[in-house]
Amino acid sequence: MVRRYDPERRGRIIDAAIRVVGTKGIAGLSHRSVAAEADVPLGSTTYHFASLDELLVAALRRSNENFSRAMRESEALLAPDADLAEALARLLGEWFSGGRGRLELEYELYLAALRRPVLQPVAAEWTDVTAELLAGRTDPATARALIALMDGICLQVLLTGGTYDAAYAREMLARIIG
Amino acid sequence: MVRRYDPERRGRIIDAAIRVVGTKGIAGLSHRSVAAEADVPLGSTTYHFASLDELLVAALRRSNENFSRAMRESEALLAPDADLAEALARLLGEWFSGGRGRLELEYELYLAALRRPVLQPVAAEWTDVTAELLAGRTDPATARALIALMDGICLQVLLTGGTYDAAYAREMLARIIG
DNA sequence: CAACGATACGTACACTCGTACACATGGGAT
DNA sequence: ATCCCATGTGTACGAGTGTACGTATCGTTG
Repeated sequence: MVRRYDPERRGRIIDAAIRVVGTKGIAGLSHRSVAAEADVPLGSTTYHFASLDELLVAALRRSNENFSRAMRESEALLAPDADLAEALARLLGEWFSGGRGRLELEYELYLAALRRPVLQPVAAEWTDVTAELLAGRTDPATARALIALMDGICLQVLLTGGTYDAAYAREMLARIIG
Repeated sequence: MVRRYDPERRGRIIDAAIRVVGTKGIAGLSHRSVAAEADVPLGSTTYHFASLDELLVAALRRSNENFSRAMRESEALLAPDADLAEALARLLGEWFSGGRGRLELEYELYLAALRRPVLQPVAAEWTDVTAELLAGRTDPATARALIALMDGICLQVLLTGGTYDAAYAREMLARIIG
């Protein structure tokens, strides 16, 4: 362990935590497993993050940033003349085809807020940011309902081990849009 | 520990597991915590349930039974002349007013299927049963979308610490029904 | 250049956990 | 009535965990 004075230490620990959650789930997250994944000594993780909750907050925040960046870059959404329901259904398809593991990881972090109040502001921020992305295309209430339906569809697929049906999603999203 | 030959031992362990998840979350579920809650020795829980996953399967199954019984007994749903969107929105309201803790517990067990493949058949069974309850009122695809939207709305409230808006839910459910 | 504080490192402790196992008990089959 | 085996009970062990703390190292500030 000769790597002293690493200015990006904290960030690398967060990345390692995300990888650990991706492979072993939140249940497998510990100071030691993160330290091993980040290749830093145990004391380093406990120094930067006093509790695992702090580490989870940082991980969810970073995960949200990655996610919303990917969403913003999705050109389908930006085309103002495209069918919104069609675009959102295609976006969901991209999430699923982009490796189910990544989607599971992001949802696991997001859903962790259910039992961890410190994560709830971060989760709320996520829905707000996403709703804002849709703001130009619909009213706020419809935007929130679209997000809720997308969440529900994703979860139904992920929780039951089913497959994603883009045409079905498109149809139901269109009904919300009206 | 004189209580020998308890024919309902297994069932009481499942109930204890549900109570433990309710108070301490799945993270707090262990053979020992369940044994203490059920007032049985450690060896008894490991005898009836070789792994915690087995115990979780039993707990989710029982939780589903309780839930679907409550749903079936909801008279609002059974009235064939009532507005379906209105009835479902009111049902959601009942879930929230019935103590947020119970709703959290049921969702935590349900969402645990995300990372535990053994729970996925049970989760799938749950959505199937619920969809069947709605079968008399709409087509299967619409029923599944209604469930997805209800899940999404519930989660948005639970994950962000927000409050449930019945009118909003009613409006969006009605759009799905068309 | 000196000193201080932030960061890094290694280790030890007390605790909880899953698991295994030996022994006890009594219901039900024969 | 007897025997078998499912069920119940208690204990021990090794592995993993959060936490605490003493020491080491450099960047920065004065």
